[in-house]
Amino acid sequence: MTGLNERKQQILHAIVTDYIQTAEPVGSRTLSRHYQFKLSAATIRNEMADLEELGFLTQPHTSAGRIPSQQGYRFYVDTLMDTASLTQYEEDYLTGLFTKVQKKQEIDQIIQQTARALSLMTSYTSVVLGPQFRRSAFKQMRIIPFDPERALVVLITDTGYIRNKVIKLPKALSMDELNQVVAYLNSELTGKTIASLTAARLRRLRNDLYARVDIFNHMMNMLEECTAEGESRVFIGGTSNILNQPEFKDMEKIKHLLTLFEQGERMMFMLETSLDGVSIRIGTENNLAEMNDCSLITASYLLHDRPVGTIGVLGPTRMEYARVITVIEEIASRLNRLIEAL
Amino acid sequence: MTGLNERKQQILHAIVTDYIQTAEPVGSRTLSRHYQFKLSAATIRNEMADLEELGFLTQPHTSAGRIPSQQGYRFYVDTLMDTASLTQYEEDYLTGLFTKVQKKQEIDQIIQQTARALSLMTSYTSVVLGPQFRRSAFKQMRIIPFDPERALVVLITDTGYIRNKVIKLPKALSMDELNQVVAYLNSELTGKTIASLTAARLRRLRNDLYARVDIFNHMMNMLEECTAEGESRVFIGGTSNILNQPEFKDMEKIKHLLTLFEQGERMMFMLETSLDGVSIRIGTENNLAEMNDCSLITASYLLHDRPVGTIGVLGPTRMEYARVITVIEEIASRLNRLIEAL
DNA sequence: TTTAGCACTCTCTTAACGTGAGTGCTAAAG
DNA sequence: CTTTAGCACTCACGTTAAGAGAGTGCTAAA
Repeated sequence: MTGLNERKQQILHAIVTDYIQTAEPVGSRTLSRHYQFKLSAATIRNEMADLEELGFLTQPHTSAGRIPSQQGYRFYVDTLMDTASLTQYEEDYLTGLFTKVQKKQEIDQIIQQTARALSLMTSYTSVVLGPQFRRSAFKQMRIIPFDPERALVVLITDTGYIRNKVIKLPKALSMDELNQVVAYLNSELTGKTIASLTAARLRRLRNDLYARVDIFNHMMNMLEECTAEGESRVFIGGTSNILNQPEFKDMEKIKHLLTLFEQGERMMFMLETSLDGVSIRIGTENNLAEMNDCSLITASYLLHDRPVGTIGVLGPTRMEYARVITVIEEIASRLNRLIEAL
Repeated sequence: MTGLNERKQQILHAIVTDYIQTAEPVGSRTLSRHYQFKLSAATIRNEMADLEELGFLTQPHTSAGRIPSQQGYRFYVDTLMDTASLTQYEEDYLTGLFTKVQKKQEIDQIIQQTARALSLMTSYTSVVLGPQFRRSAFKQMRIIPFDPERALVVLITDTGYIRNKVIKLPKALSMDELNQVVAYLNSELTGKTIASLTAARLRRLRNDLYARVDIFNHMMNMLEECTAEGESRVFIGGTSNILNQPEFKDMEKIKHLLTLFEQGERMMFMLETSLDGVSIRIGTENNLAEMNDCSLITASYLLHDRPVGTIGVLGPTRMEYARVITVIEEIASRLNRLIEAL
């Protein structure tokens, strides 16, 4: 039913790319002059009227040019858009960045640098979701007493994510017993993802360790805390970039967006639902009122073929889709390689 | 020389408080009506002219009311301001928050929650500097091998700050040797602050461990990384609050501020230079062009009488100084108690 | 089916004009 | 000498009006 003939598609393509560049409604004149259709403005006008009726274009007001509608953008990214490529300089920049970042093996820093690079290269706002603890697999647990009453529990996941928690030690617990508990937990949990720590399994563990229930409780608290959604590991970069977009000259919109950025849980939700590969969500497809004028392009990064986190770019619906997609694909793949090597 | 007579001080006080509330230039009429001076508008006008000449007031334009100058605010906070106090509700809110936050002993989370509370209670933007690694004292170091080639080095400071780093293990190193190295480092370093790890002392350590120079290098790298300024542990909350201030209706200013917020190093610099107690820096006193219209109120929080971090509130120069100061003092003292108990 | 022409629409910019709040000055009153 | 009343003056702000410009839809000719 979206049977747009060749010419309509060309015109739509021209309108979208022109509007993405200029942020101005594009009229028939500009179109017939700047793009080499062998058509007059009048003909294009007719086609544009058709495209509007079909829902691909909108008119801000009666006597202005047309701008793409959400549906228009959707059609553009689905079938019209041609792929962009990085300049040599950009490639080099990324190689430099990633070799530098590789040295400081802290996963948080890597993620944060990635966010920075994303916003720097795209001039939009970047949104990055760190490795999700829940999707990571348990690798090892260690306990380090550091004074008579307390000990540090260290949890290492296969995503290079390390989590500590200080716990109070019950008095009547010898070092040996403690180590036994830890050893047991290690043997039981290694390789399991955090998400798979269902209540049932936790109960079973609790049973096995009934003799040491007190210490176990402390450890479990830590695990449960990690399992809980709470952990909002969202990094945002280039916030100020949104202010450069003419569509955000309106204070209110900006305020809404900034407020959204501060709500870790909602950001998580927004990023989490994205599937593998590159996902493009335009305007209302984001299911968030604040994002109705925004598009979000995301890619998840993997560890052992398991998606553990997401990187994304957030801009106005009038976004340089082609360019952003190649940037994000490139960065995601580099990030994948880097994480896999950790 | 700032010999402002009683009446001038009263008038200045009235102008500052009024302007803080309304954000509108305040004229002689409003003053004589709303505040019970037994003076006519004309008299007040004369005094205002004097105050302007003395540098405490400014006129946005010839025929508008007066607004406090930077010097005016300074005089206000130094000698005029009366102290505010928290409502019962606010007290309760804080008690609730801090008992809740105490449970999750992760220092980062505590800090972040503190920032949130600050911005929530003041309606300004909060800026919090986490415990500075450099100012912390070494408590214990542990090493945890977690696969044949790699180990995790854990560093615990007395500020409750825990830092991990994965290092590669040299092949020819037995577990025993490793533990010896760690034991030696522990005995040498416990109690010392990170900042005191001078190059000389590091060299001496290196000497003592000459036989195990390879592993030592790895550990030292970690330490040096921590010593380096790099660690930008700045948390910002309530960014969107600045948009509510009428003085920031100008896009450019906001952009500058947001950009500043993203520059961790500069934020650190801004917060770090503050001394003990509550510090108030008004406008250009911040030594940052972006902050010329802003005031920053900070307090440092202590551990064992040593200042290790800073909490602050950032708003327009037209800030509710009295209120913010009491809020920040209250929160800082609670934070102190909490950290001391860690 | 395409194109040229034309009247029409609507926004945006600029200028002009009151309006109102507030000032500074002067002269009278305390 | 200080305070007050009166008055002319200034300047931002909001409203209105006019004009320019870009673009459209429609009609009629190619």
